[in-house]
Amino acid sequence: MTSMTQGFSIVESPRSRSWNGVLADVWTVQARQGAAGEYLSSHPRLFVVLEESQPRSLSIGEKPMTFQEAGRLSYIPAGHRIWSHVSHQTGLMHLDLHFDLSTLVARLPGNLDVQRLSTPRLMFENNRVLMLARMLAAECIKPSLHDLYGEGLMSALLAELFQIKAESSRGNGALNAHRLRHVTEFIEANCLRSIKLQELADLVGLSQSYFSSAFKASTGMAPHQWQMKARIEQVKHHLLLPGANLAHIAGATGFADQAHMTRVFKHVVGVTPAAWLRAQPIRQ
DNA sequence: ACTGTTGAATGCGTACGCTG
DNA sequence: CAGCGTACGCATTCAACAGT
Repeated sequence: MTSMTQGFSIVESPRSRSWNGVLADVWTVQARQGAAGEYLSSHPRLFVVLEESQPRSLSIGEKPMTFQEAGRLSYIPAGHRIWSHVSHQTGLMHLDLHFDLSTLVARLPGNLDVQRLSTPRLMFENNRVLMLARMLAAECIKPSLHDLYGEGLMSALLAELFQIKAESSRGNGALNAHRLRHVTEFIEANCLRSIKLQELADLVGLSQSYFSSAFKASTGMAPHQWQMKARIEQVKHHLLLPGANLAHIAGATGFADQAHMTRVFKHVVGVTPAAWLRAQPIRQ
């Protein structure tokens, strides 16, 4: 994102995390009277004011300014320039979510409303999104639970923000609950070694190609993708250990080499392992 | 209608070599 | 060490079909 600001000073350096390919930053800044900013990003983003002592105005293109106050949300599509202006001195804490379009499309094929993605929404209210944003911000400031927690919150926020509806025709071609549990438990227990599709199909007594499509109908993910996701969770765990070395972690988590692990990691998480690690708060 | 199989076409993961 | 490019083989998807 490119920005030009004047009159803002950073009170605390931004706290960043990344979940599901979405980068989350919590900023605490002080703005003096007349402070102004201009922002442009190639990625869509959501701006949430968590705390503010004085409202400030926001404008986009030729549209009139609207006041941004705590608890209000602004969605800015990729490539839209916005301006902000502060009329009175104020302290401000806000959460910025930067969405990677290709990751969103890959995760939600056919479910994203392109019209909704490309329409700016300034200063709207949505209590569900706000509540989820506050919980995500709390995790950025002070991580307390496993990444699964943040991923779940982020998924819920995406579903609400982009109004992603439930699949209407579930059940045709999907695995039953018993088979699905059996297979997913097997994958998670064996994710560090190479699992053949035929092995999984045999496990539930189905043909290879039918099993593959039934698994995807049940989980939204191909069996191999599911295994890669399970492996990446192991990689994240290893990265947080002191003295982490990518080549060593790749070997320990079943990847052929560091290059392979980096590509899969970027595909699943949205950023490379080194970038992900840099975005993690320093742990004691 | 639903569950499952088969086989061909297509897509993607993997291994390896390379660069900075 | 981190990341990119490419070729090959396996995984996945799809259409047509069979059995219940």
